[in-house]
Amino acid sequence: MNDVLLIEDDEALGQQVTEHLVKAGLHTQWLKTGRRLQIADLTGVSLVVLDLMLPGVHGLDILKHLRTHSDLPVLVLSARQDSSDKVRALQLGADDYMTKPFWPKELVERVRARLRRPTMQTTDCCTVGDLEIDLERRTARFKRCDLRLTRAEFDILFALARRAGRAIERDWLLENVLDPEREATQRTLDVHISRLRKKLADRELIETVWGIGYRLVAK
Amino acid sequence: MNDVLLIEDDEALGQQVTEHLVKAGLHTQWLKTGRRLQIADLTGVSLVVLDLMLPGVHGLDILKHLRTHSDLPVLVLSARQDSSDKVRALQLGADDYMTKPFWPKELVERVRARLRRPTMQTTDCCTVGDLEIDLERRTARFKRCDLRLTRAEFDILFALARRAGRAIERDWLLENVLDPEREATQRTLDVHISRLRKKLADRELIETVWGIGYRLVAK
DNA sequence: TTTTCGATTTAAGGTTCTCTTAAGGTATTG
DNA sequence: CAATACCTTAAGAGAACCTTAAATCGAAAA
Repeated sequence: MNDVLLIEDDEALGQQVTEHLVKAGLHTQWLKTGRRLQIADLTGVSLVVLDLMLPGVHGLDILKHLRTHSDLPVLVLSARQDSSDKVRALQLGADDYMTKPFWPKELVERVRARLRRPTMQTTDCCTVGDLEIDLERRTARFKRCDLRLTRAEFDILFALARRAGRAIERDWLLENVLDPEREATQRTLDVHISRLRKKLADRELIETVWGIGYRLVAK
Repeated sequence: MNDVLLIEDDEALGQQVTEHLVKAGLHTQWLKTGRRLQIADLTGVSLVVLDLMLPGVHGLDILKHLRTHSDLPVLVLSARQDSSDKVRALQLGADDYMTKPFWPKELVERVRARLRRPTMQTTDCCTVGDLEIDLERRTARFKRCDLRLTRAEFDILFALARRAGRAIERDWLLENVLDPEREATQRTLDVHISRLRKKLADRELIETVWGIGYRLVAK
């Protein structure tokens, strides 16, 4: 019970993730390839962490296989480049999604969060005051009004909302929410925030924390 | 027990850091290269301070090695330029990260903090009498009233509150709380304290300890 | 492939807020 | 009291941030 099955072909990453999960008190099985995954292997498993690996289709096949033969929650890892992968993974019923590189601690946190909630609860959404965000559908509403957000805008808003009330550092957003490869500048973030505020039609919701970053006010 | 292992190739820096650590009462071993690091060397060590050195991968390899063979807390030092190093270091499981140049005192303080707490658990909130500070939210309240503090003001108040009742040296505040790059003067600190007192609407809360510094009274 | 369109980033100029300095004042000590 | 340490205020410099528009990039359509 409460076992985690990790499907990861990268030796180093697998080791690392396993260690963190174990340290967090989670029994962990590590499968270095999902190709021969038997459904029998899933006995006792409560959650699957699946690396999509290469842009190839292997990972997605495994996901499909898992979905058709079980309703275990699946957390998908993937390289950042392919946002299409993300979309497809979510379509196929992945419960959560993380892009590499990521902080193992965050992975653990998400795994835990997923295990905590009574299984088969697929919507990862987040409601703060008048703001409702659904990660899976990638939709956001504010004051009962649908927002049309771009990818970056959505991700930023979600990051702020998930930790509503807390000040989120600019650098953290730049490194984790915006594409780290591109090394976007502070100005880029300014612009996204600016547009978010405009679309929200509310200058107060996202507060500037001078010298630190931003905070989504939680009422 | 409570030994610190320092892995640092720079002669001068190593000397300096060692001195500070020893002066702080911490047994310290200094390894000038991590290349031949044996896991046996880690007996008795409670924390590792690791310099990533050049942009090369050596440091990260050592970190990986440490991570796979132990779960000692690792504090990583690195040159400021590479934010990518930071990401990778944290990915590999570093517990803390400092960029050069840094104040040895701060290093010592962080080492201590890390040694003190058995697990990775940061104390983010701090309540002293009528004063409530939340580091994560970066909010402060006094007598149930929100305070609008600037960054420096907040950091100073938090530093005082965290060690409420004890006298905190002016120099310590200057070196550790205010931006070390700027090398602010005593007058600057005066002004911050002055404004804090005004915003608190309480001249008593922050006491002046003549010739030493300040103390936040704990009732 | 080329075109098109929307998303994202860059650039530039403007705005707001913070930090520091300076200067004159007050408290404390010997 | 003289000397030192500290307080307060105001103002300028500079940092951090915002906004708009234009350029660039990338994915899908033609």
